[in-house]
Amino acid sequence: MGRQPCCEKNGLKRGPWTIEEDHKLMSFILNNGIQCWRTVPQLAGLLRCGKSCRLRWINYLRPDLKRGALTESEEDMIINLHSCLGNRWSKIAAHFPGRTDNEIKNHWNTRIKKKLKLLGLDPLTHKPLNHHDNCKSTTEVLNQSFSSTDEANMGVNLQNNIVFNQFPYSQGTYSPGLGIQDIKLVDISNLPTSLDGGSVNSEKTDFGNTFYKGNEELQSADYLRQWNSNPVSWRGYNHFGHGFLS
DNA sequence: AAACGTATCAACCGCTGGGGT
DNA sequence: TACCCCAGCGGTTGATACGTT
Repeated sequence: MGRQPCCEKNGLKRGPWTIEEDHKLMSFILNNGIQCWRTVPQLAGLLRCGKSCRLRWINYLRPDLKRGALTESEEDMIINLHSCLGNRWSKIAAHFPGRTDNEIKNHWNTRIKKKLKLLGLDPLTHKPLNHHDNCKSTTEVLNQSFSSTDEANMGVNLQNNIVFNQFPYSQGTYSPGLGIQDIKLVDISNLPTSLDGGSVNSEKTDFGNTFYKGNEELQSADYLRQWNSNPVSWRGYNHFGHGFLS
């Protein structure tokens, strides 16, 4: 006898969740808590498997989720943690209250990896790449021309000569036409980290857990109750469109 | 304006480890 | 000890948004 499947595949819905489904799941969990994910869809009246419900809750519906883009300081911290922990996303996410492992994993794969490569660093080892690896050396990186997207990823700006030091592994200046100059790689073992309060300078763009209903900011003690009766909106959160944002 | 390419991220899949029996 | 069930994890996929030509 083989293992019982987590759910019957036939007749179950897959793909993006609707507002109605979200509301059903949210209401059910807030009223009943979570005992067994396998039973949640049936009890909540959802045509989803328990696994899908669990994922939706953890990655999207949990009221303590932090909304908005990851800040520079969070990104720095991810890089530092990744150099110690590797791809253990859940361990890394544990250092970021309100952030999910999925979110951090996606951010790493789509942005940080590129950023490291552009600066001639191996995203796996966090060490400078060399010719034997068929990758750009630091010198090649310095001499290449950058697109605006590259520059955005690296924290530099085409219009101005700026010092870029947000990025913890390298420091230098960038000038239009001249490229990056005076770059130096920073020994990460000696870097102050976000963990010990010595983070690099960064803009604090933090949407945090601020909830709105109309123009009224809700206190944290109220938002679960408010959601249950009428979904509230998060600042900076527009996935559901205007219809959802009351 | 249309076509195409690229980036993003929500959601899925398969595997693993822990707890219960 | 062996087996089963489940939650959790990390890798991958695919739909969509966005940018470029």
